[in-house]
This record gives sequence, structure tokens and C-alpha cells, in this order.
Amino acid sequence: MDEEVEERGSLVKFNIKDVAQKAGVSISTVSRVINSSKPVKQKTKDKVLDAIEELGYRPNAIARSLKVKHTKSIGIMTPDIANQFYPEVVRGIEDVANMYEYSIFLCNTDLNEEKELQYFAELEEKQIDGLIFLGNHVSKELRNEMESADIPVVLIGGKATGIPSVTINNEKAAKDAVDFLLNRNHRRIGIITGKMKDPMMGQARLKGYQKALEEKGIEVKEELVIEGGYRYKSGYDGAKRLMALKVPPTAIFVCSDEMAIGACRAILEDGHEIPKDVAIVGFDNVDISGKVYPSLSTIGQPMYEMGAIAMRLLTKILHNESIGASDIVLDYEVIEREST
Amino acid sequence: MDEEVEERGSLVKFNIKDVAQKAGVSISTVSRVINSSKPVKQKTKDKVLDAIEELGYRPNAIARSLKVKHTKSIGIMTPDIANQFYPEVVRGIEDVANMYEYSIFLCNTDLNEEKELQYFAELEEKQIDGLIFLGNHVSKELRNEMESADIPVVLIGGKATGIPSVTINNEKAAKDAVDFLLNRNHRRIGIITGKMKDPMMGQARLKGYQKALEEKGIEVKEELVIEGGYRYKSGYDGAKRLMALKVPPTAIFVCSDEMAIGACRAILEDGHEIPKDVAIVGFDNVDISGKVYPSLSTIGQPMYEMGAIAMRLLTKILHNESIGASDIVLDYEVIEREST
DNA sequence: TTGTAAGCGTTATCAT
DNA sequence: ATGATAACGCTTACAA
Repeated sequence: MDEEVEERGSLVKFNIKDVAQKAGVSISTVSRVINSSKPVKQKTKDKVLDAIEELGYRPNAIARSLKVKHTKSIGIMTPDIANQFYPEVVRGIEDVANMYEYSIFLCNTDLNEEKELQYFAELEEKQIDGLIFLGNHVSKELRNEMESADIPVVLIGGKATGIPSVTINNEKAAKDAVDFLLNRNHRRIGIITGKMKDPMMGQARLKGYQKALEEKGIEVKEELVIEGGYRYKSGYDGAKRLMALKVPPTAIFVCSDEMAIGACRAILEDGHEIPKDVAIVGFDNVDISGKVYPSLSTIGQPMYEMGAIAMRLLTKILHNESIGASDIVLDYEVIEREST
Repeated sequence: MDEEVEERGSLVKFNIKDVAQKAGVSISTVSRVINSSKPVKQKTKDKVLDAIEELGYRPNAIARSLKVKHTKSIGIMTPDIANQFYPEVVRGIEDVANMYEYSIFLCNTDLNEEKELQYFAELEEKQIDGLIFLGNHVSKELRNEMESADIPVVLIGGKATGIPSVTINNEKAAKDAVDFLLNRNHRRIGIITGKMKDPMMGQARLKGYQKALEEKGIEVKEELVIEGGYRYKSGYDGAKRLMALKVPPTAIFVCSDEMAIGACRAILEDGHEIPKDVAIVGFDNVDISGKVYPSLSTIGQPMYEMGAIAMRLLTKILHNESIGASDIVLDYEVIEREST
């Protein structure tokens, strides 16, 4: 009853030993042809290749990794892949990872330190060769883990001393955004910030706003700065509050496109016109921001490139082409569209 | 010169043997406490735990996998993570994968068969336990690979005999969408389809459109059906063409939200009003579709759930709780918003 | 309850 | 140019 063994050659898994046997050579020889690690006579090579073909043999990368001590896999930790901003940078990472033959493990942290730690442990156990971390802040504990695990990491969109990173200059970008508004003769400019505990999206961008105003000798009024968050809703609410002021702003700098879209909606709902009554500039240049109506003026972050460059940096580190920390800051652009 | 060995305990990697030594027990005992696979006396267990703690030991999952013959990793193949639709379902997958302690490898196929094959080989070599495939079609070759690799796969958004899948009833959903328009007394209804070679987004949805009209005894006019694609641009172009007709439609069913947003833009640009002059219904209920202006009436696909359920199905298969093929078809909903 | 040892599928060293 | 064989770090009979 148990001679169904070879009924479907497809269902039995072969290993290097089987190939060696079938080809009539040693397993070392098979290994050599698979990896082209040492010269093998053409004739024996052919025998081996035939055997591989016939058996449908696929090398076991797990076994290989155990021996060679790397996995050709890297981790990506992102706050939430379902948020507008990240898929594009993940795509950038993945494209170059693929070029260098790395696979990627994707993790969603929800900006939650517990989850970050848990995922990191998981990835460490799975012996990733490196990690790309998207987020504004790396916690002390995570920092420690990264160091003691001795896994190279590169940060996107955040900074931490000693860890290579790729970012844009958020403060300067924000300043440019409001300078743009200032040059259009707006003098009463509101801002809907990111979370204030967020060093990049929150603090740095607010700082840029302040600087721009101060430079022009304009006082920054408390009533005009509203702490937002990351999402649509907080942009919507923020704009409602701003427009309800006795004297509402003539322009609003909203620290993310998603919030900006929320703000536009709130403003339109209240019967104001964009940009006639209020001008809006967003931040990020998320895919959709050029497609909505009215299309959004915004600060363009090179999301795909940030991913691609970060991954490129990581491969350099992994191949010892580059040593230690290095902070890459990329160019952004101010994009003018219908909302201003 | 080489006694820098213990200068930073953190930089040297320990294995199970080191732990055993430090704790004064055998490695099997250590293994047992790590995996709680067999009872261990509390006292020895404590010794082991202490040793683990002190050394900062992390088990090597690669070595473990080699032995136990599974990796607790699964693959996701998606056309393009940067496209509106997929991140949400990937998130659904990831959340339940995480619950069951699986890690995910993310791959972008660009709907390209070569890439699919290449990725599949890569994932097979890395010994994934299962695969979730997002896409409308699985090619013959890929099919073969899947079978001979003996890796369980579940499909999202497509069907293939013998492979479990989770979908919605695209034809019926499309029919409901245009029925909705019909009930609003539209009689001249245009459609911008997906790619016609796409069985779900293209063919099935067009079929639903046809059926709805036929049922009402309305002839389907060739000039009113326009083949689109997946993206914004084709929706934009399609709407332009439709509105340029001598007698333009009073409503358009657009087979994806991204295209629908493009269509809205085109229509608004030409000075028509939505929904007064033309009503629009989209398909997908992508995150942004409720946030744009005018917000989009659409068919809501439960994207997150599709991912979550697919992953749940996969875990069942992996744990032998369920056998063979099974096709899950989920509910959709027609969502009425401002564009109708 | 604990220890010994074989084996998972590779690569790489050392002979030949 | 090729072949034996010892690792890689773990789990799991089997013995004690």
C-alpha cells in the first residue's frame, strides 16, 4: 500500500544528496556548480545540471544560511503600511532590495514600542542581515537591542546618533512652505501641526513655520497654531477651528497631505473657496494629492527615493563598502497646485 | 593582542551550547525550557533562564527551522504595494499573521509573470510555509511551480481551480452598482472598465453592467463602454471621451476608485457638475474615496477583511484544520456618497 | 527529570 | 577537478 512513493515525482522533495547521487558525483561538486564557487569540468557540470532539472531540485536556503551565516533577508519596520505615505517608500526599498537579491520582512509597528521590540526580537531570531526602520523616533530599549544584536540598521525619516539615516530637512522645508505663502502676501497664516512629540513631523515643521514668520517680523499667534496628528480627521477638525476664529487665517500650512485633504473638505463644507478665501499647502506629496480637487500645493518628499537610497546605503554597509554612520539628507521640492 | 574577546559582551553571539555551559546543564535541557516542550524542574529552569538573561541569548530560528522543517514565515505576492488598494489588504494579512506568529515576506510582482516566477523560486528556497497571492490571474507556469513545491497558497481577488481563494462577487457587485444608478432614473449610463484581459476587474464587472441594462431592456451602446486600466489617468481620459459624445451619459460607472477620481477631475474640469450633470460610482472604497471632494459613491470591498480572512484560511490549512480547496466570497456594500 | 547523540541540508576545509 | 567530512545551531529519540 505504500508504493505511492513515486506516483507524483513532484510531491517529494529532493536535496543536494539526491542530486549528487543521480548525477553520480559528490555533494561537494553539486554545491560547486550551484554556487559557481569553484571550477567544475563542463561535462560533470552538465550532468549535475541535468540531474537538478530532472529532479526539480531547489536548494534549501535555510540550510545554506545556517552555514554561511547570513540570510539575504532584511526587515522593514513601518508604522503602518496602510497609511498613504509608507507604501511608496517600501516600494523603493523593495525594488533595490530585489536588485541585490534581498528579500524583505514587513512589519507594522503602529508606532508602538512594545511591538517594535517584539518584532525586532523576531527578526533577530530569523537572522536578518539588516533592518530599515521607518519612524520618527527609536526608543532607548530598541536602540540597545539594535546595538547588542549587531544588526546594521538605517533610519528613514528620523535621526538617532550613530545610526545612518535618510531624511529631508523638515524645518527648512516647512519654512519654505510658509515663505511661499508669505510671498503670496498672506500675513495671517495658520498651521495644523503633526503630533508635537514627533520630532520631525511635529516639532521641526512647527519650528520652520515660526522661523518664517519671525523672519518677516510677524508675531506667531497661539490661536493660529493647532496641534494635529497624522490623519484626515485631525486636519478636518483643525481647519474647522481655524475657520471659526473671529478673524480666520487667509492661508493654512497643514503638516501632512492627508490632514490637508481633511482641511480642504472642512473649508469647502463651510462654504469657503480654495484658494480664494483660504490657501492651503500640505506636506508629503502623497500620490493622491495631485489628483484631488482642488489639487494640493505641497512639499514634495521623494518617498520612493528615500526608500531606494536607504536600501542602497544598507547594502553598502552589508558589503563593507561604507563604514559607520552617515546621514543623508535629500532634496524636497515645493509644488504649486490649485490650492494656493 | 586578541584578548579583546570580552570587551563588550554585547558583541559576541552566544548559542545554546554557551547557555548550557553557563547554566551547567545539557543543551537538551536548555532547548526544553526555551520551547516548554517537556517538563523541567523549576530550579534548573531558573538556572537556564538566568543564563539566557545574562548572556542575552537569542535562539537561532534558522537552525531551528532546518530541524523542524517549517519557518513560520509566509510570502505575500502583490502587484504593487504602492497602489491604493493593496496596502489595506496587506495590513489585514499582517495583523493576523502576527497573531499566529508568522512573519511575512513582501514581494511586488507588477503583474509580471517573470517576476512572479522568480519571486516564487526565491520564497520556495527560503522555505516559506505558505503564500498569499494577490492578483487576478495565476499563470500556468506559476501554477505548476505551486503544485510541485507543495506550498499551500490562497488567492485574493482571483480564482483558480484547486486553489482556495477569497473574493467578492464582482459581477453581482457591478450589477448592483448600475442598478443603483438605474433606480435613480439614469438611462444613459457609461462605463469605464478595467483591463479587459483581467477576469475580475475587467470582464466580470463589465458583465454586471451589461446584465443590469439588459434586465431593464436597455441596449448597451458601444460608444458608452470604454476600456480603462487601473490608474487615475485612464479614468480621466475615459471620462473626457464620454463627455465629448454628442449626447453624453448622465451617469458613469467607473470600475475602480482611482479611475473614478480621475473621471471626476475630468468632468469638473470641463465645467460639468457632479452629480447634477453626471453621477459617478466607483469601485473598491479605497481609503481616500470618502475624503475627496466630491466624495465618491462606490462599491465597498472589505479589503482589510479579505486579507485577514485569507490569512486565517492559510493558518487553518497550515495547521491541518481544513482540507483542500475552499472559495470564500465576501460581502460588499454599495456606498452612497456625494457623487450620485 | 536530565543527558547523549543523530541528523536537518548546506558549505568549506582538506585530501587526493 | 573531485570527494570525504566536519561544522553551522538547533530538536528529538532514546537512554539513563
